Formats: sequence, structure tokens, C-alpha cells
Amino acid sequence: MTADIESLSLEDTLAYLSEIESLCRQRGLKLTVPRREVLQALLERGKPLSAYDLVASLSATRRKRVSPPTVYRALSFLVHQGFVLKIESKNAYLANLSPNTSADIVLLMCDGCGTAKQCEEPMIGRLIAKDTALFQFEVHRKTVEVQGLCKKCRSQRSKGVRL
Amino acid sequence: MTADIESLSLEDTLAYLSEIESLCRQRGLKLTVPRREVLQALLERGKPLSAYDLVASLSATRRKRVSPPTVYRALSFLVHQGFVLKIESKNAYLANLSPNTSADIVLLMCDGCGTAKQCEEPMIGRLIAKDTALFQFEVHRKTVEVQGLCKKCRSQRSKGVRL
DNA sequence: TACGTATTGTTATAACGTTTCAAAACGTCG
DNA sequence: CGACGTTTTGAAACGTTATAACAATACGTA
Repeated sequence: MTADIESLSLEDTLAYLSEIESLCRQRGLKLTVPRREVLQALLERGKPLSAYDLVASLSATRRKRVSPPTVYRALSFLVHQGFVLKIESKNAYLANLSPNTSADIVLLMCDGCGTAKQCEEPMIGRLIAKDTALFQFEVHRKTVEVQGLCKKCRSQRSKGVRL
Repeated sequence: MTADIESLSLEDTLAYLSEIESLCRQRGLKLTVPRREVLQALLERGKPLSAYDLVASLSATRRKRVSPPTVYRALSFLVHQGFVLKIESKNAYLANLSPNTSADIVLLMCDGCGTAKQCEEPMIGRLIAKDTALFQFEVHRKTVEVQGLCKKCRSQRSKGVRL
């Protein structure tokens, strides 16, 4: 069994974490222990995890029970800073692999294998701006999520595998 | 106090319900009592309601406790048929005012007053198709939600009202 | 009427998220 | 250093959202 192709190499994980630390310093914020642990767990798994998956994961690595509020607070911080994406349609969370870009993100989520691909899509913002301008609506946050089957799972299915 | 401007007139509500009934007949499906009650409650209130709001609402109109599964099953049917929209970012449900069109829908949700406006936006589908084609991703479902402030609430705020 | 299927009722429970308040860590100013 | 205010974390209890499992009922059809 090979490693999950979606997860980052150790090298990339460390580079990513140091980029996040640098962003925190720039913003005068602290990447505290629980925040870092949550982010690291999301990076390691590479796919969307629920808050309670993270509670279990952190409870395992420390050898002591971590409570839901600890995880939710860390997630709230990370989502606020744009380091983690919340997947609304699945109540799950995913490390944002492009935390410093401000382009809107389209998430392609596979119903087969549970992976999620993030696409930066600047035109979505323009399109939505057209609708919101019409109603003089002030935009705070945008969510664009697509569910379906990834290439790999489609070919699995065509070979007769049940999804 | 006047009626909520978002809710339909009695006349429009009846017209809408008979359109839904007609769609059900065409599809060989039944708009049973709980399904109709849930849809009607959503129409009457005109804004997103949680499943448990609906449990309370139905329990009030029948004078007997309605249980969550009853409501969730009705919602599942209505969402499946496209008669009701699920708002993923709020765990709430909204009557779909254009149940027979297949254009993608952008929801503009106001953080101030809780109302939601639905906009048909055919270009969103094209844009997403571009990304999904790149990854050979097969699309099953799309969610596009925008949170912010509606025109009315913006002007309230500019008059100093806390939101 | 008898039978199979679809739907609803009911209880219990799982999954997701928050409130509240106490304890600890941390910066900073005397 | 040490006292103080602020931010962050820990822990228990609770609130909200959603589903599982199984019994009862309604409904079409032969």
C-alpha cells in the first residue's frame, strides 16, 4: 500500500507550515499548539476531516483526551485566517493549499473516495458580483462546492466497482 | 406590523402548490401530507428554516408532536425533486421558487435579516464545467452560496443599527 | 380480500457545535 | 522579578442537527 497520493510529502508539509508561521508573524498572530496540531493533522490526511475526526486524531497524538471546544476554536482561527477551508456541504475541514491567494475557490469533492480538489477560479467572483450589484447586496463570504466523481473513481465505476 | 414582504400571497402560494402537484403527477410521485405540510410551512415563512423549526411548525398546526424523521424524510424528498433548496452553510431549507428550471442557483443570504434571495445564473455552470472538464470530474451537484448584507440591512446599519 | 410496496410513526441514538467558567500562558509595566 | 491584564486553553455540560431501526399504516393491484 502506497501513501495517499493526496497528502503532502514531509518536505512540503514543513515548507507549508513555515509559510503559515510567517503569515502569522506578519499578522501579529500566534500559531499555538492546538492550532498547529489541527493544521498538521489536516495536512497529513490530505482530505476533508470532520471536527470530531480531529478530536480523535489530536487525542491520539497527545495521549490525553482533547475536547471539542479546543478543536473548534483552533478551526475557527484557521478558517478565519484562510489557512483552512470549511466544506459546508459535508461539515468537514480541509487545509487550504493556497492560503495567500484571495481568488475564489471552487471545491471539487469526490463522492467515491472523499478527496477534494481546490481550484482557484477568479471569474466566479466577477459573475457573483454582477448578481450582487443588481440587488445592492454586500458580499461577506462565498461558498462554491461541487460534488461528483473524480477521474479515478469514474474509471473504477466503469470497471464495475460499486460506489 | 405588515406581513413579511418575502412571503408569497395566499393566491401565489396556492398557484405554486398546484404547480408542484402537477410536477409530482408528471413524475409519478405523491405529494403526501407531511411533504405538503413541510413545503407549505416553508412557503408561508418565506425564509430559510431549520429542520427543527419545521418540526415545531408542523407540531403546532397538527396538534400533536411531529418527530424529526418525519420532517427529514419530507425534506429529503422535496430536495431530491428540486422543490426545496438546502442551504448548506446554514443547515436550513428554503422553498425553491423556480422548481422547474435547471439553471444553477446562487443564493444571496443576508446575515442581518436572515432572508435569502435566489438568482438563476446559467454562466456559473459553464465556468464550473471548465474546471471539472480539466480534471475529468463528473458533476453531480453544485452549491453556490453568498453571505452578506441585503440592501435593506445595509441602510439600517448606516443609520447606526447594530447587526 | 389478500399481498407487496411505499410511506409514516416512534423511540432512541449518533454526529455536529456551543456555552460557561475555571485554569494556564503570555506580554508588559512598575 | 512580580503583579496585572489579556489571550488562550481545558473541561463539563448542554444545545442543535441528523439518522438508525423497527413497528404500524396506507395504498395500489391482482
